Amino acid sequence: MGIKGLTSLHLMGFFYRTIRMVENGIKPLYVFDGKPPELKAGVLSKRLALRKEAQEEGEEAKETGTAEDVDRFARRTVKVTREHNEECRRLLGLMGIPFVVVYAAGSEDMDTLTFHAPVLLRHLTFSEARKTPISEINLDKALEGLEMNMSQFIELCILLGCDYLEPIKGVGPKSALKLIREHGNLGAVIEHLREKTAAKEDAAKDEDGKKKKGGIVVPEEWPWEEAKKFFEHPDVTPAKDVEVDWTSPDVEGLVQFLVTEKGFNEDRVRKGADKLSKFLNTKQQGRLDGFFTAKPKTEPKKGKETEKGKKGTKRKADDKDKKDAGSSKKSKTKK
DNA sequence: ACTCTGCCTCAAGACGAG
DNA sequence: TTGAGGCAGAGT
DNA sequence: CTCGTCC
Repeated sequence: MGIKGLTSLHLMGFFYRTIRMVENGIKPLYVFDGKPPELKAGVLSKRLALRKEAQEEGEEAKETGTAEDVDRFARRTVKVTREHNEECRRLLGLMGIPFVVVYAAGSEDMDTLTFHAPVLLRHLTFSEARKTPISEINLDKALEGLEMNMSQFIELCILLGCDYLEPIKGVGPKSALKLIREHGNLGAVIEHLREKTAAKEDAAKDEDGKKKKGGIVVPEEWPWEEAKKFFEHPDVTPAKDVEVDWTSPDVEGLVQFLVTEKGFNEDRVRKGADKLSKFLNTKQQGRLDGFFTAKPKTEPKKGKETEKGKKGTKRKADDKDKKDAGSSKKSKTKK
């Protein structure tokens, strides 16, 4: 009716999702991408995977970060306007949830490990729904499994292709690992590759066009050392300069905003606020259990592993050959 | 033996009643 | 729509 | 689990 249509989907998303996380012992820290407004919002959902932070049980309990941008594509083309962002921030403020605005929150996957995140949780986004168990990648174990030190690991990741440098074509997981192992460090690897390339060029000159694109070519401009420094000395704003405290929610403020202004159901809002204050004040003993579906519906092949300290999943170097006759049921139906 | 590219599939909200 | 993972087939 | 509401 008079209610302003279905606005505030974004607020609902933030509100309920945040409560849900808090209930499960996760203290979210929202990271807003301080990018031009145009950047499609949908992309941001990907950032969900960004929440790789260290969510140990009670241990490091304090540090938990979550990058997230809610919006969903509800009713198609839901643009995240500046207003939406501002409202979200306002909401978070009232909820007592900290947030920061950054420029380029980099990566996902491996990169986070190179930034020394002790633990990386992958597939958080869709693991619940699908069979994929949430994988927990432990940095120490990964290093152990790869038998390399942090420096080498970082270099390996750079070789594999990070977000800051062009990947070197022709070098995949296998070669990268092999190269690093053989040469010990990226510098030597690059040198090696360049020599090879140079040799080829000479050959090409003499022979006048043989196999011009022989092998792996390292771009002329490939400042991997800088990239490495960046990984080792991440960025600009030291964690200490960022204030991240989870305070009690401003209940009346929330009511005013969500109920009065946005037409939310007051009971729900208050109920949610209760949960927030309750869990934020309590020593959160919660853990990820319960936040995720811990039971595989049809019991696939492996046990689940929502637990921690399980396996140190190695990165790419572990390929399994899976034959499994082609289940080619591809239908070429296009729309 | 590896790597790359293209194609297909999946999911993107939460909660509660029945 | 978008992005990500999985797979198959081609290319080096 | 499916479905309808929330706003």
